Amino acid sequence: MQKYSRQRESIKNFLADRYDHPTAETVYLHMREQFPNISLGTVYRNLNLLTEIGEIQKLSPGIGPDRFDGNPAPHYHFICSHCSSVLDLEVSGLDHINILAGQNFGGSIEGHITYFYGTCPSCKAASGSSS
Amino acid sequence: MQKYSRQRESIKNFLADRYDHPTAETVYLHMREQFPNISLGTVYRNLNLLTEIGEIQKLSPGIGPDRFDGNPAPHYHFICSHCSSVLDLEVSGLDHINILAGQNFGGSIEGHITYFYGTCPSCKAASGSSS
DNA sequence: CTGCATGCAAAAACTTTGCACCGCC
DNA sequence: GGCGGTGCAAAGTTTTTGCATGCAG
Repeated sequence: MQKYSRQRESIKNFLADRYDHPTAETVYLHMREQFPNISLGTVYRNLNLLTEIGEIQKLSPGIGPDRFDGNPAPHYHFICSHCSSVLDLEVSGLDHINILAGQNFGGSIEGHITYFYGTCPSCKAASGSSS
Repeated sequence: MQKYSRQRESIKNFLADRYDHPTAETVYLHMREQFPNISLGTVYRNLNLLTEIGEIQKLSPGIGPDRFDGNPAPHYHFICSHCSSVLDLEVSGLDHINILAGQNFGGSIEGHITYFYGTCPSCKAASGSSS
């Protein structure tokens, strides 16, 4: 089985405290403050491990590197087309879309991943700042 | 503006004829039959260009390399958890989820990308082949 | 001819992995 | 002390890019 490691614990806690879905690189940079000798490889190994055991989530926004979410509970994400920031989105009542999608499909649909995109609150405010 | 190129035309036609959402590597391999000296760089450049002008779509399944869809019309995709194949999925009545998602959101939602996942028809048949 | 497109190759960006050593249990 | 974890570095994978040449308009 798996053993305790201060590095893994710290990575998990770091992610739990952030809501900006950092990349592996960002996690690495912050971990180095606490573990000056930690390696990127260790960060990746732990991020993958934590993802596999369901303690964090890996996001693949399609643009740029993968990001990580310390909140393992199912929820949605928003990607800003302007600044590429990734925000959490609570959307309820979307479970039925699996059924909808399976309507004319021979296989079985077990889930879905959705990324909403558009203009985030900050960029919206910035663009509308006239006068 | 942009100039005609046989390579680009061929890539576009190749994608229009396939429904398996090939990767850049696959496109490259097939293009080489017609253009033995074509380079991967040219394939990538044209795939990106065609994506930008909206003649094809780029898919980022999260697992493995990007894939390309010769059908520029909005539709959904299914990714098999077993064989990783990517299938088209026609799902209607999902436009409202943008509104649903924007309910408690300060920014503006302009669209969404959804990947359904589960077991594809082939893998389902294969796993259920008892008797 | 002018400038976008190509081929080639180098390099960038991101992620994984082999190996020897370290530390949890 | 055995086995998983780590650091380090090399390598793997995927994609982009610089540059000289080629071809469409």
